[in-house]
Amino acid sequence: MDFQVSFTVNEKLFLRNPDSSALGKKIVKYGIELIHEIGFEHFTFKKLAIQVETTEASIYRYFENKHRLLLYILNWYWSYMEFLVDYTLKNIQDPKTKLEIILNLLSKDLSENSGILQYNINALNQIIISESSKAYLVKEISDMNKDQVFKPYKDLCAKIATVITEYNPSYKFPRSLSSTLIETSHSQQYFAENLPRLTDLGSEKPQKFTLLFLQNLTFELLK
Amino acid sequence: MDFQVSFTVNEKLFLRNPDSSALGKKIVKYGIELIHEIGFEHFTFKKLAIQVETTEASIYRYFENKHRLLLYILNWYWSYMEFLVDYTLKNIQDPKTKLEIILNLLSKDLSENSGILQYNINALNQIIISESSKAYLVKEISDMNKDQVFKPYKDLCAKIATVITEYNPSYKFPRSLSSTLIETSHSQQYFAENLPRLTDLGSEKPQKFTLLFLQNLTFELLK
DNA sequence: CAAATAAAATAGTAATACTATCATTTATAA
DNA sequence: TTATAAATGATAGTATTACTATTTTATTTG
Repeated sequence: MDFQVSFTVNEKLFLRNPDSSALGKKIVKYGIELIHEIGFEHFTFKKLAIQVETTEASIYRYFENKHRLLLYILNWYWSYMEFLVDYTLKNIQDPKTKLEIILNLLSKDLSENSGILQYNINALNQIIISESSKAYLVKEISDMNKDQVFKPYKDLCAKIATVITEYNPSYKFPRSLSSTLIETSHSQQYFAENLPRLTDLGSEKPQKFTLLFLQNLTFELLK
Repeated sequence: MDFQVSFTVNEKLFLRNPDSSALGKKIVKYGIELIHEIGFEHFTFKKLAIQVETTEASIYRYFENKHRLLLYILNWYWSYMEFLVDYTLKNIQDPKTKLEIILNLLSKDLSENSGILQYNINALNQIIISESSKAYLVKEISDMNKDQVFKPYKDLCAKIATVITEYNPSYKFPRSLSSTLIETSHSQQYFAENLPRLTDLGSEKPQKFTLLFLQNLTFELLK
C-alpha cells in the first residue's frame, strides 16, 4: 500500500497551520526529532530554529510555545492511532481478535506502517512513551480541555472501550480500562527500558514484555 | 497515636540536609505547598524564596535545582508509603485483606494520618498524583538511577509485589502489576478529576471511584 | 569568647521564553 | 505581468529563569 494520511488537527493548537507550508512541516518534523533527541525539558524553539535553519521568531508564528507544539504532535498521533485501529479492525468480527490487535498496536512500534508517514516514527513512538503525560499533567488542564485539545485521546479511548464492551458486555469499567491500557503500555515500556525492577522483564524485549503483560491483564480481567 | 516519623533520604538528593535546620525544613514545607499551588512548571526557587522569606541563593545551598527538590519530596513520600504499608499490615495474615488495605492506601488520601506529619498532606497527595512522573520521565534517568534515587519507589513496588505473590503465587507479573497499580491509582484519580471521559466515573468521588476500579482489576485478575 | 558555620544581601551571567519592527522574498489574483 | 498581500528572515530587545560568586552579618558550638 502506498498512500498519504493526514488529519485535521484542532486549530487552537497552532497560530498558523504547520501543514500549510514547507516551513511548518519542517518545524513539526524536526520538532519530533529534536524532542526525541534531547527531551522536552531541554527542547527550545531556539535550538529547533537552528535545526530547521530558520529563526526563533518564525517558529513562534506557528506555535504559541513548545507545549502547544507537543500537543500538536500528540493530537496527530492519537488521530493516527484511531485511524490505525479502524483500519486494522476492518472486516474483523471476533471481539477477542479485535482486542488482540489493539493491544498489539498499543505496545508495538509503528515502524511497519512507516511508509505512510511523513515523520520519524521511531522518534514519535519514544515521544509518546516519555513525553505524552507532560501534555496533560499541567495546571492549565481545565482551559485546555475546553479547547478540546484532548478530543483525539478521548476518541481513541472511547473506541477501545467499545471493543472491550463488545468482548465482555458486563464489564463495568471499559473506559478506565481503556485509558489504563494506553497509559500502562507507555509506563511499562518506559520502566522495562529504564527502571526494570519496576517490572517483571525477563529476557524479552521491553515491547514484547509489555504486550505479554497487557494481554494477560486484559484477558484474565475480562474473562 | 502521637509520634513523629522521619526517614533518611538519599544524600545525593540534596547539597545540605534540609532536615538539619529550620530553614531547610521550611524550604521543603513551603516547597510542597507552592508546587501544589502553581504546578511544577511554574515553580521557581525565586518564588519559593519569597514564600520562605529567604533568598534564592540560600535555597540553592540546600538543593541543586527544583528537580532535586521534587525528587526529595517524592523519596520522602515513597518511604512514608512503605512505612505505612508495613505499619498497617502488621498482624494481618490474610493476603486478600492485605491487598485490600494496600489498595486503600494507594487510592485514599493520607489525611487520616496527618497528625503524624510535618507536611501539608493534601498538597503532598496532589503532587504525587500530578507531578511524580515528571521525576523519572527525563533524559537524565540513567544517571539518576545510578544514584539510587528511585530506590524507595522500587522498594515500595517490591513490597506490594510480595503481597501479590502471596495472594496468588502463580501470577507471573507481580512487579509490573504493582507498578501499574501505583501509577494507575494516580492517573485514574487525575483523569476522574480533570478528564472524566477517560474514566467510568459515575456519581462517586474520584478517590472512591479509583478504589473501586483498582479493586475490581486486582481481584478479578488474580482470581 | 573565639572560631566556625549558616544565612542574608547583593550582584552578575547565560539561557529561556517570548514580543516587536522592518526589510526581503515568495505566492496569488487582477 | 504587475501589484499586493502574505510569509519569512534579520535583528533587537525585555522579563524571567536558572544559576554562581562575593561579601557581610548572624548564629552556633567548642
